[in-house]
Amino acid sequence: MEKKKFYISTAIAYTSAKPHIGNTYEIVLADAIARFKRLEGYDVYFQTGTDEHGEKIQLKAEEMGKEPQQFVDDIASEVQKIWNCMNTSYDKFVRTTDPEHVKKVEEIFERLYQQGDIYKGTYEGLYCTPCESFFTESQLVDGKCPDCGREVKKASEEAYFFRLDKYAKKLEEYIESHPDFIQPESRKNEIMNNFIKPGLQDLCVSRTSFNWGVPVSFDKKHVVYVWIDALSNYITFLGYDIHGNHAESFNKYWPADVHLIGKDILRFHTIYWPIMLMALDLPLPKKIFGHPWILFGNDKMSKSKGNIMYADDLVKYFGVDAVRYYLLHEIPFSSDGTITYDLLIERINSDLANVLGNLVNRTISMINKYFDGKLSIPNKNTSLDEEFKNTIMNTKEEVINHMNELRVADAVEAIFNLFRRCNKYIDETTPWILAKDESQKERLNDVLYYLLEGIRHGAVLLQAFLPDTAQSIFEQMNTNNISFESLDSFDGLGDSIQVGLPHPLFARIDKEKKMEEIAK
RNA sequence: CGCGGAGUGGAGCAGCUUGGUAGCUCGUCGGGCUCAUAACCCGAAGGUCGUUGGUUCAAAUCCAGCCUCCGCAACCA
Repeated sequence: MEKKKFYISTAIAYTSAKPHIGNTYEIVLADAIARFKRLEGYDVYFQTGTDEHGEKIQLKAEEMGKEPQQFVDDIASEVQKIWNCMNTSYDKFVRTTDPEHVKKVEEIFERLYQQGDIYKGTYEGLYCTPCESFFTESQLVDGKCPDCGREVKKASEEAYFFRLDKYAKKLEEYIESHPDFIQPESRKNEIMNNFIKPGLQDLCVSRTSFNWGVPVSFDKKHVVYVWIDALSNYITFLGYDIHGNHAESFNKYWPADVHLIGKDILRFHTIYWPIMLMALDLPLPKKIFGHPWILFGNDKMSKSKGNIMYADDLVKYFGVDAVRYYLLHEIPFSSDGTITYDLLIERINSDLANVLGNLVNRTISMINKYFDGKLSIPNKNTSLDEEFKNTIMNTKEEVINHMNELRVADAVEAIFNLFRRCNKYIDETTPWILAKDESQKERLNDVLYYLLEGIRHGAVLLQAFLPDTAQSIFEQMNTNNISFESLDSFDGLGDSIQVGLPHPLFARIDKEKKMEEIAK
């Protein structure tokens, strides 16, 4: 049977600076979803990358005395380094300066122009002459240029525009008839009420004030402004062809199942992108999920506040799975989350070291101590075992349900509740007492077997979220029965088990010492 | 009157759609246990669910007003 496909993308990161932990959140979230879908048996395509054109990049490169291409090469490799250090399993890393992409963007632009969706007009806005930039009313600070603080004046510039009103009605109907299209729902209301219902203004899609971008092929003093360039990455790199000779991968994976994006760019993905696709006569993505942001304490992370956390630093101090755990478990579904060192260390100690790490450690230790690491399949069970088993077996369903709604934090919580249940089972069955009574040997074997199997179930599910940790658990258990299907039964360890030696999954962290280390 | 979201024990959140003993994790306190990473298990304290009024036999949950915080308000990604 052919596998069902699943295409998930992150937004492409803008290469003006190294991404911080907030930016990194998105790729980790997408990674957990992608890994989970693979575990479920989907044929997953997971795309991420960088958005490398635009005025800001041109200026930054000039400032540093670099060629723009050199500048974006450097940042793009830094982005990849960070994505990799988070152990993310993307299938393709795309860059908008890729010549193939550039060519396709040119073609798309031409096509839209030819069919009358794009027309030449005049962009009018508030212009700051020294900064050579346009600003909107809302961007101004005290009515003045936000960069230099000088007066702005009305000015106009020749530009190409995308006709949106032609598709507005269709878009509105689409959103109304597909309640899951925009998630979370509050965002949908925001988009509908603020933009679509009041009527869409045509979108400016070219610029003449800078040249670091995709040129408009029939009017060389213009470059394609960000939207058409950046958004189309979702199809160009899949092998979209303007003449309809799409690559196989395009036919297979498009439309995307989930575009995972920050809530700040929701507008572009729920209005401009669908309309572009309509104009190209392509199906729309199934879901746009605008995830929340991570705040440092109560503040937005920003350079000027000096409160930026970077993923690679955090990984260095705490380990990759600890950071993944925090991002995946602590950030709410639809409201902004918080990160501080205090909170991070608390979670590591209480959830990862105490609940999970210690559980695995004590279990493996007992099996070694009482049976030299060997167990065999139980042939009796008590009502307590039955109840324990049911709780464990239900977890899979619970996790699937949460993941289908992209409730990643709830899915992780369900897995940890399973581990908590395992700890409780140990107290209920008191193996150390059974061990003192030779006649209870069989019961002791059974208890430890069920316990180990409970942990295995948790670890199988955990693979999507903390892949290294799950792997390490499997190694200590010495099993390679780690498939999703293996969760359908409760004797997945086989008849003769020989576990390995215990070693701690997560060390408890001494907060003071760790903070000193970080302060250095 | 621009649009929308939020306000729940010390902290972070769930519950509100489909009214009916206020739940989870962390923290605190007490107890148990000793297989284990001073970890684990049990129990307790702690909340008039922002505020005022309304509907109802009954409201955190529905309705209205008010207060506070936050997001969006169109071309900065």
